[in-house]
Amino acid sequence: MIRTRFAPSPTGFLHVGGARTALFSWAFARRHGGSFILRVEDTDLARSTPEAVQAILDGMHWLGLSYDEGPFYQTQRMDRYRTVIQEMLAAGTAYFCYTSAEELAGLREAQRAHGLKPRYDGRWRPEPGKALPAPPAGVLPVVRFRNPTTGVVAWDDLVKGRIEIANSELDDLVIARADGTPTYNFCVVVDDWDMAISHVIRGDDHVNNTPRQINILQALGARVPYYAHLSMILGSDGQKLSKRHGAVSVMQYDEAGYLPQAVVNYLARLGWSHGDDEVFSAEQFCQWFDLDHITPSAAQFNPEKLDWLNAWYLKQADNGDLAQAVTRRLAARSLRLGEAAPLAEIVGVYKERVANLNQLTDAVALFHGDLQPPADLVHKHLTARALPVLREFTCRLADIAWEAPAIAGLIKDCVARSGIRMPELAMPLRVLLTGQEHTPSVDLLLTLFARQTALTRLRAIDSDEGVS
RNA sequence: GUCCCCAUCGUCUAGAGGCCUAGGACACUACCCUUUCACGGUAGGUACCGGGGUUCGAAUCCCCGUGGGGACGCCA
Repeated sequence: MIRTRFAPSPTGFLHVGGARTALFSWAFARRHGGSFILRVEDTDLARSTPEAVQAILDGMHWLGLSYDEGPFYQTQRMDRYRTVIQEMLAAGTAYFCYTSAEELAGLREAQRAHGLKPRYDGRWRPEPGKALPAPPAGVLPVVRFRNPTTGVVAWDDLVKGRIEIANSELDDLVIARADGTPTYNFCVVVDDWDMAISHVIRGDDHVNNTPRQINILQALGARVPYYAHLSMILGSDGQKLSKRHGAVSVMQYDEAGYLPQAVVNYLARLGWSHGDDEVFSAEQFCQWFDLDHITPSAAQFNPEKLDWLNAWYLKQADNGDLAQAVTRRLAARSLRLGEAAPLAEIVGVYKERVANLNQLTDAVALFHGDLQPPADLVHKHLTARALPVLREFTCRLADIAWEAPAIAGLIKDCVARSGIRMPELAMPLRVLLTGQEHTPSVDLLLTLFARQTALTRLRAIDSDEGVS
């Protein structure tokens, strides 16, 4: 039975790195008909917040990452951790250490000064025939894991291959603080054990924790899971993502007008590949996903490619769905489209030419309310040659069939009769109708307006406003 | 400092000894389409970090450099 987990600590929002880790764990479980478990690692009381928990839940929901078990909270499992620590103390795989934090700091400093790796020196570690100092009065001890001192701990990482680390590189890590609360590496081990996690898929900043966790697992007599360490995602400038450097919440992509399908597709493709396939659904991803095709090297985030994917999904999207999404965004701007404007049609035309939902909303907003075309554009396009043709066109527009072919016919006829070139009529029409030079073809554009609205905007040439 | 990891176009990647005069995608350039701008289509340029091995043959395996990253907490 395949069981994976996503184990964020709720100290901030769900950023792209975490999202991809969650996505891969989720997909692996789905691929194999296993279970995906959400576990909140909130043992750092000072930094964990309910808001952050909610932000992570929101992010996962938006991406469509559903979990089968959980969310479990480590703060609710304290009794279990205490029990295991007592058992380890009794079994001799853990011991009390009375070294103060200040002493430890001094020790590390001295080791660094000598070019050594900072580590605990084992002064309170019980050994056969070794005389331990008397516990100092009034000092609350921490509990340390009695790590093996010889041999190597090794595992076949499903992404990086075999990794071996000498136990001589490891020290006896603290598994319970002086106040009795358990620490991260210990909680992870107990949880992965209790939750029967078969595959630990996580960021490669945990590679260094893995040998410690394996040693504890083995001391506990627990089965060691498979590990797959994913390399990190770098910012678009190649720098590490951090709070002050581009580590944006996935929900900010929602705000920026990205479709979750596009973000999932993009993230899936970042560090994983299936031959030359670039565009695929989450369902397809789950069928294809495997650990064999994960890149071991770090990947740089590429906003242009995300934009391209988003534009692609926008083109595929159902007009009704897009209309709903745009309506919500319009409401957020306190705008409501006039009754006459055919929203689904507008969206259907404009989805071909925008990169995100916000741009689509901008486009739809063009059809709303009063329009004041920019004076420079008016000056540029409403030439003396164009004005009479424009008047004739507007006049005849009132009576013809309100459909693109008829409108196109009228445009061509006006152009032919007047002898001006097509753009000389088309450009001022664009400016008058939308205030912009770049629009869909004018005949199609006109059909996106209610006839009355179009006429009103075109007749503005004969009012003083906006016409030079 | 010590330990660990990584290294193919600008970017994401294909590649598991011959199929590679290295493929795809984003981006870029040119052209086509066009009532403007997009979309779309076609074409093009750009990469195996360096040096040693192993082998008939290496982008692929090994070693050494170099460069980048990570870890070394009573944080997670």
